[in-house]
Amino acid sequence: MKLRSHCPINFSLEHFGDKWSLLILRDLMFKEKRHYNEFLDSEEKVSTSVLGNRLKLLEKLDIITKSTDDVKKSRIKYSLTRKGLDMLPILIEMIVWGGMYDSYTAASTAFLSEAKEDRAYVISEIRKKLEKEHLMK
Amino acid sequence: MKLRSHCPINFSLEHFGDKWSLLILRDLMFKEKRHYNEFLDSEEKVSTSVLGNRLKLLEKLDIITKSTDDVKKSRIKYSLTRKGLDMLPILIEMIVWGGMYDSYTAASTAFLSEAKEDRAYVISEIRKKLEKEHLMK
DNA sequence: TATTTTAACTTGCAAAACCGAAGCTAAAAT
DNA sequence: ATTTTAGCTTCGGTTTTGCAAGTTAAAATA
Repeated sequence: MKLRSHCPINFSLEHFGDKWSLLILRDLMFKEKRHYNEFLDSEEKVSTSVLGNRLKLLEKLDIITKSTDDVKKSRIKYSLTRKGLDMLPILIEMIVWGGMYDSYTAASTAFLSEAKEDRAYVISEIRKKLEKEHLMK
Repeated sequence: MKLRSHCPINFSLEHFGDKWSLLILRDLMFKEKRHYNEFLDSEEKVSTSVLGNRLKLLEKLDIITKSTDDVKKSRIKYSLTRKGLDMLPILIEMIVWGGMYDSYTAASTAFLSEAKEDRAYVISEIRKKLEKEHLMK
């Protein structure tokens, strides 16, 4: 992977600076989705070809990993890596901004005000949960 | 503008979910750039057609505004709106993430550790400065 | 005064990305 | 033995992107 520059913002953008990648991350972080078909039927209707492509990319960038499902061994489970999990604050800020400027936002006002007033706590709680579900065993 | 969904993350992505828009915002926030030609010679080499297009888009979305330059009245000066300024925390988190995972990052370790340890202060200081330069008069 | 340069775009076209439908493979359920 | 589920890949058409070149109008220079 060749970078256009080593500006940290550009570095981030070259990792997930497209619409679909971040929506997959959102599904992993906030919607408990872990499987291909679950990502497929998101509200935003990603096409299966784009989804396959992005999953592969995110895996290559070490933001997510694949493993076999705990119950059905023929099923593939996607997990966040630590690198992926560390993106949580970015997503939280995007929720806050989007929630603030979209008058029809789907975000609950309860979540939005807690994220604003007690940001560190909200992040650490979500993070704790995600670490348990994605990084353990 | 028709949204794919009212998920706050998707809302944010549909506003600036492409590489170039965020690089323009970065230039406005952290590189003191205010004019077309300054954006043009960024390290990442945006093409003039893309730049023109993005500036127009960001203006339509009320993230930036155009005005005549203070000294030369034939020159156009770009400013952040409050809505654009409110994106600062997102950019900061992207700097932190990019700075953490790029071993050749251009971000100074001083800035990175201050942003991590004293985030609220760093943001409010930058914000204060940007408000003065972009929102006043 | 004539010519060049600066500034901010616009246009045209090729390349890349996207999207929907169809196909493919292996395991699981019926 | 057949159908369904899961996770993809491939195909072709449409849309979006991005580089190069051209445009316009004001300002600086000769």
